[in-house]
Amino acid sequence: MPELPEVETYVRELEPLLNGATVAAAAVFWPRTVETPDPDVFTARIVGRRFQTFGRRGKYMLLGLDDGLTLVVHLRMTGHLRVAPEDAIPDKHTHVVLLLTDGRQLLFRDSRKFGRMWLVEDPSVVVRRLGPEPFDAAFTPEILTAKLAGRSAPIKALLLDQRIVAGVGNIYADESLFRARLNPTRAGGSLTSAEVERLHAAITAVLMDGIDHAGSSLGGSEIQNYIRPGGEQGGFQEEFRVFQRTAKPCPTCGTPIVRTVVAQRGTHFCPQCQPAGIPI
DNA sequence: ATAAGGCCCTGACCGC
DNA sequence: TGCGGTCAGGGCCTTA
Repeated sequence: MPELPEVETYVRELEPLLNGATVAAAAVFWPRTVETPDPDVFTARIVGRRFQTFGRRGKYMLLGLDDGLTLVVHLRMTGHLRVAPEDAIPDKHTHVVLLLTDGRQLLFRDSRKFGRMWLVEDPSVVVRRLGPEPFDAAFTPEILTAKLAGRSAPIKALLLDQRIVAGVGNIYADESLFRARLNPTRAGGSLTSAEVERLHAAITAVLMDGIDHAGSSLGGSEIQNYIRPGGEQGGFQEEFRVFQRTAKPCPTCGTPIVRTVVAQRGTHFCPQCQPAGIPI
């Protein structure tokens, strides 16, 4: 599940691999993967372009090309970008191939086909709905308080809403709420200012930890897992305190971690450290 | 305006 | 071993 730390790792590791590389040929095997423009226009426009800048906004990768166009990539659930050698044979999960002039290939693989690409002049059009970047000075406890004010939806659901803060997904939402000692079902607007401050600090700390460990790989098969551009896994799954630790002891108090469903999403928390309702 | 539910997809997993 | 059914879930869209 690529979230902000995984996407940040992708961007950092793609830069040394792709900076200056030129696209020699392009092929789109699953048309829906390319949101815009039409696949034939996409391939025509990207051939001959050189990768020049490497950025990120929320969970979107922003790969800038030498003519000012930006290749925007969202991996969604199971998407991967892989820099593969010349002789690599694309499998059935490979939906876009960019052949580079040095013979290497940039492969977009995605077993569930949820991932998307855009080739656009102005990437802000793609990411215009996103809330503040978690590490930006504009993301303050006060801003978070304002965005949660009056909201009755569970705080877990609001953390997954990219308009509140960009880049948090299911893993880092659960880990943030645990570190902030907040029950996932608490109404967003019910958080006290002290609780919002804890949550704000927890979000930034968890995301930084995730980046420091090169993201989270969840195990399971290679095609469903988060795999870095060179093929390595991340390491943050070793640091999970609640996510996918159902019935295992809470690292703080030893109480078995509980899994529930909040906002149609699997949700993990410690019932002792993250009690329902507003603690006295 | 917000909240909730459906949709896209298919590998993994479960029960028989 | 094989088969059908269910689950997972980010972002967007529709509905209330």
